[in-house]
Amino acid sequence: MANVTIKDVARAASVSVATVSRVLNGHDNVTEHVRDRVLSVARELRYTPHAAARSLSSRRTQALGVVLPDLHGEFFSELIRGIDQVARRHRLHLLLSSYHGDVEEQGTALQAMRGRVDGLLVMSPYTAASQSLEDARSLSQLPVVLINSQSGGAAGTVLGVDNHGGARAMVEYLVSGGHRRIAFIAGPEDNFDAHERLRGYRDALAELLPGTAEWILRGDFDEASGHRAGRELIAASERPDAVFAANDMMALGCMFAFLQAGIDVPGEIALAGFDDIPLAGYVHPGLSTMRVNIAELGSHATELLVAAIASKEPVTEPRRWLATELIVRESSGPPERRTSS
Amino acid sequence: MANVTIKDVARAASVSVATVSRVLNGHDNVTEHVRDRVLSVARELRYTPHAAARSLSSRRTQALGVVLPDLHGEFFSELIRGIDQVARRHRLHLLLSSYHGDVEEQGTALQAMRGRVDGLLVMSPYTAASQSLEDARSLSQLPVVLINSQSGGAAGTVLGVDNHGGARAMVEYLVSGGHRRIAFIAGPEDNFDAHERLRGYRDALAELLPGTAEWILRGDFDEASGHRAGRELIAASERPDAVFAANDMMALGCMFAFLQAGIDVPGEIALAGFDDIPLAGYVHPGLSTMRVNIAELGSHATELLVAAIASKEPVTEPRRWLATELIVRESSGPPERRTSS
DNA sequence: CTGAAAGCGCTTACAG
DNA sequence: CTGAAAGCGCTTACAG
Repeated sequence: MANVTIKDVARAASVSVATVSRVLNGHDNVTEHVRDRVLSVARELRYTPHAAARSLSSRRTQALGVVLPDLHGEFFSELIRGIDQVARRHRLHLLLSSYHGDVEEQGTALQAMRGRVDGLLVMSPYTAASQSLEDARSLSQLPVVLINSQSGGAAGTVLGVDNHGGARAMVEYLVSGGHRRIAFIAGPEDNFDAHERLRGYRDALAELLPGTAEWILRGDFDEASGHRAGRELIAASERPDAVFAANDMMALGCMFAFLQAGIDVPGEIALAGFDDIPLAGYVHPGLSTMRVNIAELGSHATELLVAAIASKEPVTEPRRWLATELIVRESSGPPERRTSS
Repeated sequence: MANVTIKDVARAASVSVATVSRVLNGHDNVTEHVRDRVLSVARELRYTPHAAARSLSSRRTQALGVVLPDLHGEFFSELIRGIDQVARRHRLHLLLSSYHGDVEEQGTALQAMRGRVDGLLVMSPYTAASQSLEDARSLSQLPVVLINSQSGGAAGTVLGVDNHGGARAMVEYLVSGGHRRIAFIAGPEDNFDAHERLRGYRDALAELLPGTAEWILRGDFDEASGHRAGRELIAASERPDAVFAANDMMALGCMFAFLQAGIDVPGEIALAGFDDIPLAGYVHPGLSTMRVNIAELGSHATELLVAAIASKEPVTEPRRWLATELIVRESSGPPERRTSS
């Protein structure tokens, strides 16, 4: 039983393939009578159009390409959920590709998207990957929206989280709570988000506590590095009165180090993170953090892309930042109200 | 600047399109000299093959369709990660589609896959969806591997977690710990996993504690329903000495209800879940549970599918179950060793 | 309103 | 080893 094609339907309905095509695509220049016949024959034959053939002649795939550095973890899960939400609303498929931090592979993935998708959503947080991205973009000839990436040049919209503003706001909050010796656990050096958060910490410190030395510890966004940083701080001759980690996982690692050492959080040292992962609300004490609405990031980016595809214009949207939200829990001191950055 | 096609490359390299095609597909019946010229011209022109055209004539898409009920949460994140892992090893793309619990949409999604993918990975935990699945499968004419689904008939491989065996093993473990009044918080009624876990609880109870009445509370897999069940149990005239929830989220909800009521876990009531989500290890007391290796489920399913596509035979693999693993933490009583189900 | 035909960009026997 | 040509299954001007 071979696959049934549009020809089979045409033959069975005694019309041309052009007519079948028109009916199936909902064109209105078809007689009611003929339309019904075609539709019922198509159903009877269990006909399903062949997407590749359709794409080839219509030059539309009804799909979006999503190229991410990784798929593991809640961040990507949320991002994909946001993307999926608007994609399905527009009846667009999602072609997913993760390049696992390999810049070469990112280029390959982008190229392989030609003829498969109508536009590209690309996240490239590695500061080094921007060139490859630029190449690939010109290669693919497709509308592109960049997510949380260093602007790779002129073309394409870039959408990201306001990491800089969020980090600044967190430092402001800690300072307003009376903290003065605020240590920062940084993220990976080649990561754009990490970079921006560090910059926010520095700028806020310079502005609010001029003359105070920066206090920066290395980290790489995972819990273990936060734990290490915490132990370093415990061993330091002078301890900070607050620790701000560039993300929640490191903040939690640091928190566990403190708790193991019998240090009271927030009594002796206040603690804050960034992201607001679910765990942040479950641990004890609850972790204060800057909430990033990842799903919204994904859905916004997708909206922009869909618009770009529809307009057929090269995307010239300005860079846009999504606000973060301060979430105050016990780890940073006495409870206060939420505010927005 | 229009997109460059294989014709442009052929012209620029002074060869036929057939030869360009051969070079690009790595066929060996091409002179070294010609090969090099074509390759360098292709690179120079930044040529990228058009996937739809290639798919149409080669009848291969190099892509796998993944149809899931939802994308939200860690389960799907892990599943996709496992799938992606083997897909990338075989250089296969992933077309993702979630039908959000809508059986109609599931059918539509499956149909839309024709001409886009070489095979289908489908998860359909809704017991009612099996008919639609069967329809769609015959429609799509593609190799299918079902994940955690009720066997929809003869065709297609079914791969799933051994929910029944895992639940049995958990009850056995609780009984061996001296517990006799074991309440069970069930999952959604139309969910296949939930169904199997409940069956495991029942079978184990009937076997190990004959004559003991089943003690089943309703739940729907989320934390709130676990919390509700916990409050019900607190209010009961007689309390259980152990509670086994059909998943971790409900177990955690139940745990919070107990802790709020000042009930000692596991002192007064032991508690166990199913899944081993990361939270299970972070809460205090740590939650005993049955670990399900979701990523492995995804990668196994994908291996089977890839094999099915390669063999071109209708898949007739028997139903397969992935073992679960008992993880003992504080919530179930004194620490013991891990064992496998 | 309907059909014949060209064309989308490839791959693959078939000759040579 | 290489090329001309048919064909994959659709869509879309172009006529009528």
